[in-house]
Amino acid sequence: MSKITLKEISKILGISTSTVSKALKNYSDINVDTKIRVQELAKKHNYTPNAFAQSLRSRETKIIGILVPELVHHFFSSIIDGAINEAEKHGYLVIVLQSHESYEDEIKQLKLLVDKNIDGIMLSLSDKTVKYDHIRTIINEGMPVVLFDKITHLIDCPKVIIDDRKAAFSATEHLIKTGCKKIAHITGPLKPKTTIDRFMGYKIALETYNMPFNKTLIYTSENLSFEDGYNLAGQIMAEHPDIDGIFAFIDPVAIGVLKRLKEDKIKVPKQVSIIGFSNWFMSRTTSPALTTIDQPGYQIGRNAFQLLLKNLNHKREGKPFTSETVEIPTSVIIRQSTRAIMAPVI
Amino acid sequence: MSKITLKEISKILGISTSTVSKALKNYSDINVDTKIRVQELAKKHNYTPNAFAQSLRSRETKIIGILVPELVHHFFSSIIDGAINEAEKHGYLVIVLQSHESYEDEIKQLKLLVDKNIDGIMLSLSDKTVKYDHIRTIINEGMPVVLFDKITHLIDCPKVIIDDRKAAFSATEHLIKTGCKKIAHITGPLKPKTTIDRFMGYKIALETYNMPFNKTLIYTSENLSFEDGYNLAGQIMAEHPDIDGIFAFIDPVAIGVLKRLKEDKIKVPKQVSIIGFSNWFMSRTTSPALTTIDQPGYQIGRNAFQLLLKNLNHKREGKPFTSETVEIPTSVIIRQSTRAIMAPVI
DNA sequence: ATGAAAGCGCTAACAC
DNA sequence: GTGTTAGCGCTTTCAT
Repeated sequence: MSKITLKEISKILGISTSTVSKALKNYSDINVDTKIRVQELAKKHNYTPNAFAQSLRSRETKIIGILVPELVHHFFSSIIDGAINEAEKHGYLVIVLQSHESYEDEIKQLKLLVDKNIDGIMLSLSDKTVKYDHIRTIINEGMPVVLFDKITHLIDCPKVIIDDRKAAFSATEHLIKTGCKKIAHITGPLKPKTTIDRFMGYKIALETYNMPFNKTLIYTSENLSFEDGYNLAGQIMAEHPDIDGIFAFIDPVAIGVLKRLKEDKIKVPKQVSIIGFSNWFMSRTTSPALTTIDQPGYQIGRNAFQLLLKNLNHKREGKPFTSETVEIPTSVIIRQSTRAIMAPVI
Repeated sequence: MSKITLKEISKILGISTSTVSKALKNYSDINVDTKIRVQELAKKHNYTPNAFAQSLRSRETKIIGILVPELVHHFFSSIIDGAINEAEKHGYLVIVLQSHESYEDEIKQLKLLVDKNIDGIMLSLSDKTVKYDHIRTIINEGMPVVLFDKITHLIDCPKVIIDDRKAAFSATEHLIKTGCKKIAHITGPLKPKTTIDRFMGYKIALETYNMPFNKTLIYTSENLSFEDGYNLAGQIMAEHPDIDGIFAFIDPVAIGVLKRLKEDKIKVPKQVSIIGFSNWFMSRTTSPALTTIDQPGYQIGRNAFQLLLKNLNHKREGKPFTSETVEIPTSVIIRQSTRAIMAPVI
């Protein structure tokens, strides 16, 4: 019981395929009776148009691709969630691909998508990517592309970002406002823009509040892992026993820190406050629950698709692509790993 | 600079499209010189075949769909990770869709996939799904389908599962072997097979070790959330202060329990041992780290794709579908929320 | 060794 | 109102 085609319907009804096609689309120049007969028969046989044939003509697949560094990651899977749901509302399906933080894979995966003639691409750059010609080429060939989260301003296209610098500023500011005097920062791998932005946010916050910046208070986590946080916490407290605040690049690192401090009987937040970044699911399950920065992944995905859709439509209408940048606001999620904000002295 | 077509190449070279097509595919009956000329020109112009046209002829998209209840979930995103990577190896792309645990959505999403003429479907049932005709219909119409994790034996197709009963047995057994005498079980929503299987595993383990089964030790978490675990832990300890072991349906619930017991100054594992299920990322970050059951999501995804591929090939060759069931072994991940196994008394 | 032609299913311009 | 026809790009059979 394979699918019925337009041709078969037309044969059964003794009319032409074009009439059937038009009848199904409710064209105004088709006799109402004919329309009804066609539509009823189509329904009866569960007619659905052949997507290949439609695509071959329309040059559209109603499929888009999304390429992220890693799928198994709360932040990215939230983004994909948002993108898929928004896409579905507009009749688009989403192919998901991963670059595994590899430049070569990024190129390879993009090629797969382009070759499949999908309608557009949502992309978060791998940390290794420092050249962008592979992406520019795709855009120049007419493929709508939207960058999100891991972006570069060196590509001219729509972008959805959070302001890492601003967010890191807020995180550091929160530590300062809750009374921390000596704050360490655990940063990430050198290259990516996010690393630099978060570091800058930390630094600027210190400056803004007239606190000394001390290079030895910067620690680097290469893997951004729970284990890294655990180990670095030991090192930090050994080298700077008077630390009273730690701003970690990302939640798992912060949670590693938390665990180590607890094991070393260092009170959190009484002696040392900890703030993370990303609001991973688990951050609210720790004891004490982790204060962190919320990066609304779902919204990023949603917005990124909306920008893509705009250009999908522009392309259809022959208009040039837009290249606006949307910033999604972050917020400090205050939990128990930092102290209460002190009432200002009046 | 849009894409070059076979026809254009043939025109440039003054030969026919069929020759070009064959030359590109290295057919043996094409003159070597011609082949070289064609292949070089194709390379020069970056020729890639039009996927629609190919699909229209071959009836294949080289795209499969995967439908899961929720994407933002460590277990399911691991499965998808495995599926995507395995699919890519074999030249397939993967469309990801979610049913959000809704029967209606499951039907709707499956229809989207079928209408797109994708080659096959990997499916994990929603908890609400209790009728299976929508899936049987799809299979009967010739679509290769593989079920994984949330499955039913009432559908005849390949399946990849873990044995929840066996796993739950091991979990309970581990508690027993580490000296627990009165073990509570936090179960999940009533209907799904996994709930029943894990409950049965718990019950059978008690029987096997000659421990009394007590109905009042069964607690239900409707949302399987961290908060549920937190609240139920309070209730459990109030109603049964002499409990010394808790087997929770899933890690977040177990972690909620952990947090509550800690707040109530109940020592884990000294007074109460806790074992979770699923080995979520965060379970190794708690203090004490959570003992749990590892469900290897990546492998499930991989295996499910492999089974699908088998039937994709069977379909192409006109052979009937297979319907084997593959069981992926689970294991107890021993951490600090349960006591050390006691040496047997000799 | 090469090419002509048909056809996959659908759409739309154009004719009647 | 309805039908004819051409064509989207590719593959494959069958002639030559």
